[in-house]
Amino acid sequence: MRTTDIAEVRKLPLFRGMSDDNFETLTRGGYVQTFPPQVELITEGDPSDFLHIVTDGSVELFAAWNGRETMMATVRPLSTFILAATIKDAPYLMSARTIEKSRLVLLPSLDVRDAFNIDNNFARAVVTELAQCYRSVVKNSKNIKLRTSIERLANYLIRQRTYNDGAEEFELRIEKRRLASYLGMTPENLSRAIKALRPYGVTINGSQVRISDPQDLVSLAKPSPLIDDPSH
Amino acid sequence: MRTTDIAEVRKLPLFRGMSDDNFETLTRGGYVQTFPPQVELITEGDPSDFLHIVTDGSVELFAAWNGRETMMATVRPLSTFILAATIKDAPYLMSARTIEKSRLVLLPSLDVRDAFNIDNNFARAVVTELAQCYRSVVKNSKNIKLRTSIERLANYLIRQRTYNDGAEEFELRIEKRRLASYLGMTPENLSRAIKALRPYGVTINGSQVRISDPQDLVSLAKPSPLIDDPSH
DNA sequence: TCCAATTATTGACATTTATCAAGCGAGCGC
DNA sequence: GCGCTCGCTTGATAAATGTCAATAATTGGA
Repeated sequence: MRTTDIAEVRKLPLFRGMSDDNFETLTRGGYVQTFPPQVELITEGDPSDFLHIVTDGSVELFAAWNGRETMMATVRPLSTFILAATIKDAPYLMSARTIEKSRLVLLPSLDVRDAFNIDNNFARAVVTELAQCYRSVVKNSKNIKLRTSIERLANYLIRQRTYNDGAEEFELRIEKRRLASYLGMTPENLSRAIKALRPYGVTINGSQVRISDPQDLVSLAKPSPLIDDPSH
Repeated sequence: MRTTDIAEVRKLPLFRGMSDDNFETLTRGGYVQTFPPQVELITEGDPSDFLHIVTDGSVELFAAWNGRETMMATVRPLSTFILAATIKDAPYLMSARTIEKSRLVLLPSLDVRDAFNIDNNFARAVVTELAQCYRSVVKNSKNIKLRTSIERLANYLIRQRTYNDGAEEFELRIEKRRLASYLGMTPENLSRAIKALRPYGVTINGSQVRISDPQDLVSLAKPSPLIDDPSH
């Protein structure tokens, strides 16, 4: 690992509180790699060999069963994924593949578990991170069980709008077929859902989203911090 | 708190590794209470004042949005719930209510966070518990996104059968309307799903479940450890 | 620049799931 | 025991969502 990579990883809340020594030991065994798009990085069911950190590009987490596949989350820099499997030394529950050309830091799970056992600050940071992950999956579950597909789309768009500082127009930073899978619907259905939101001031042209009347959309979407607020 | 209650709580993996002193301090501020059925213990959105531990009876976690409600999980003795909210000092994402008459130990969240900051073994135990919770919600999410309602029911029954040591006949330990909500369907649909499983050797009479040909049911359900195995 | 491949959209239709309404039946208090 | 409530079931119907097929739009090389 180069010093610039190490410095970047060090910035993460997960590693910020670690002692220099322990961080040194942890990153010594790690390495950095750049992957082309559409590379399957990990496969669900496999033993968790590495903790992954995305430093560039983007990665999707997905799961499959009986020939079906669904997207569970997108991971963008600077974040880790599959921390729970690493810590528990349990098999991955999700697969991961690069969406675009991506750079990843890989830290051997063994070293991560060692660091976890030695460094109390790190152990506490792991708790914070896991609690965050847990709550985000719970919110996702609520989203899917309590809302129709149109409501999920409406709320997704409002969240993206917030993410873009409330701009009237912004980029959809995800392919539509992926968005459909993430929202738990088919691409065909997403197309129709987008049309159904037109009366609420939503226009999507390619990847350009335009929300002309946010109030109107909000009245349909009824966003709730307990589902839609990522930090809450 | 009585000594018998304290001893029981101490058995939990979460508290087993704590020092006696820290455990003493933590439980000093706690108390035990018995609640009648159908009492709402916590409400989503409220600040997390207590870590809850079920020592008797059963509690359901549920979430509501826009007049709809869905059951997220059942908590049975001996388990804690809303650990993530307590540790993060964040509002509850789910509500909880007693299903039957239940006894609960309540530990002030403040004291739990103190213990977490002081006791390294406890902090590590919290990680294990949270990682477990996280993985179980991920499995749940996969279950809902990848399977139809009939497949979810079939797998639920197979899991219950395993839980009952593979007995041909066993008790459904949950009301059907709750099961329906847990599985993400309406009670009407659950009734029909049960009927649809008859050709696969499933008979449900009241709360008595009978699976005459497990192999047949398995071939439909296609259970996977990455979704259905609670310990995996 | 154009071609090939992928993705997105649309329409017709099938399936799944929900809703509404009615009736059944076990459990409970009087 | 009687009647009441509540949960469960069933049927009819509606709404939501998925599938299939065809076409349009987009993208990324050659």
